[in-house]
Amino acid sequence: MKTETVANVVGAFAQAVTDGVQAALDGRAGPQAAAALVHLSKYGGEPIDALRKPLRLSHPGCVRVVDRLEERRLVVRGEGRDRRARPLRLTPAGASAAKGVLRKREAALRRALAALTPREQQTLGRLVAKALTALVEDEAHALAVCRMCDYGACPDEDCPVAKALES
Amino acid sequence: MKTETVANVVGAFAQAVTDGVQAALDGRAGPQAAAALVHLSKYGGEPIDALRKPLRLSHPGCVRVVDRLEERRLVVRGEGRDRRARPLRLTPAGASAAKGVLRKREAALRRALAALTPREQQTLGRLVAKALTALVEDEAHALAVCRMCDYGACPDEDCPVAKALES
DNA sequence: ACGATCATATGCGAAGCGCATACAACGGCG
DNA sequence: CGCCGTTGTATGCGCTTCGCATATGATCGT
Repeated sequence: MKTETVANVVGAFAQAVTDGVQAALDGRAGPQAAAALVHLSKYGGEPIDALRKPLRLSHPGCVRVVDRLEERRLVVRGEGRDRRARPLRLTPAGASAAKGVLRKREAALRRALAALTPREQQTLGRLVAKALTALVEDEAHALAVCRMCDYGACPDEDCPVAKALES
Repeated sequence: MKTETVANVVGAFAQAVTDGVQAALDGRAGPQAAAALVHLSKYGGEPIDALRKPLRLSHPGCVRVVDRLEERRLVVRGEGRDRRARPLRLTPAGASAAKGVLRKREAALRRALAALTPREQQTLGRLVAKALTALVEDEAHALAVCRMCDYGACPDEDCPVAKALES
């Protein structure tokens, strides 16, 4: 296979995987809302502005995302010492929704890899991890790339994105 | 690496790749417009409704995408024997724009794989092709997955998506 | 010729986003 | 203490993109 063919096939696979994950997250929640829930399930208590990096959104955009999540009772704007900042926390329903997103995502990813033998999956994981470590540029990029990641499934010592930030 | 870790890392990589490709397509053209250009560069002369499958859009959505492309002089609604159907064709500027999209996409994909040795890239290509062949469900899905593909870089005998449709 | 069907087009409203701006709380400093 | 720049958040406004419902025009079978 020529190099450009490999690149093209990897591009198509990446499309298929992200499309599949998005399609698995049924209806009501847009991609940003789902990513915000997952992010907050890992980094709860952060102010709204912290969502700008993972979601790659303007500040007003983040405010509106949180508005919609709060309206659906998935997120609450809390109170902190600094009364400007509103630490964001998931409600029980929000935590449950975040878990649902992660569960559906993992199911879609498993479907995508189902045709590979366990040994092939290991090889794929090793190669993809190597490529990903080299690809991540800085902390903001890392948060964006991992905005849908399940930290529970990805221990720090295996996380190729965490490795990229050590340098 | 545990199976779920592999799945998670593949998901993050797919995000990083698709994000990187989209970011490489500078500003003015949304993802749908870019995909429509690429699709038409391979399947020119098709009616508007044929865009529904690759773009996963309603018919009115397709009409509006074509409206915008025609306004930018990248596409023309042609005339055929059947005067209901308007075979879509790229203008020279449109063909050039499609080539630009493919060029930028390939550059982004190469960056994503740059850290892998040629041998590793071959292995990755083989594994990804196998997973992709098993993942594609039908023709509509194939067109959607390949909506940004460069057919010139992906000969039929290597295309894992074409293989999926032979069954 | 006429009605069903097919390909395309439009009216309308909703969602999501960014820019510019407004508002409220904090902190330093005279 | 009061002032002012900074910081975190919120809002007004308009733009783009989308789907649903519906409309228009061409074609085909009878």
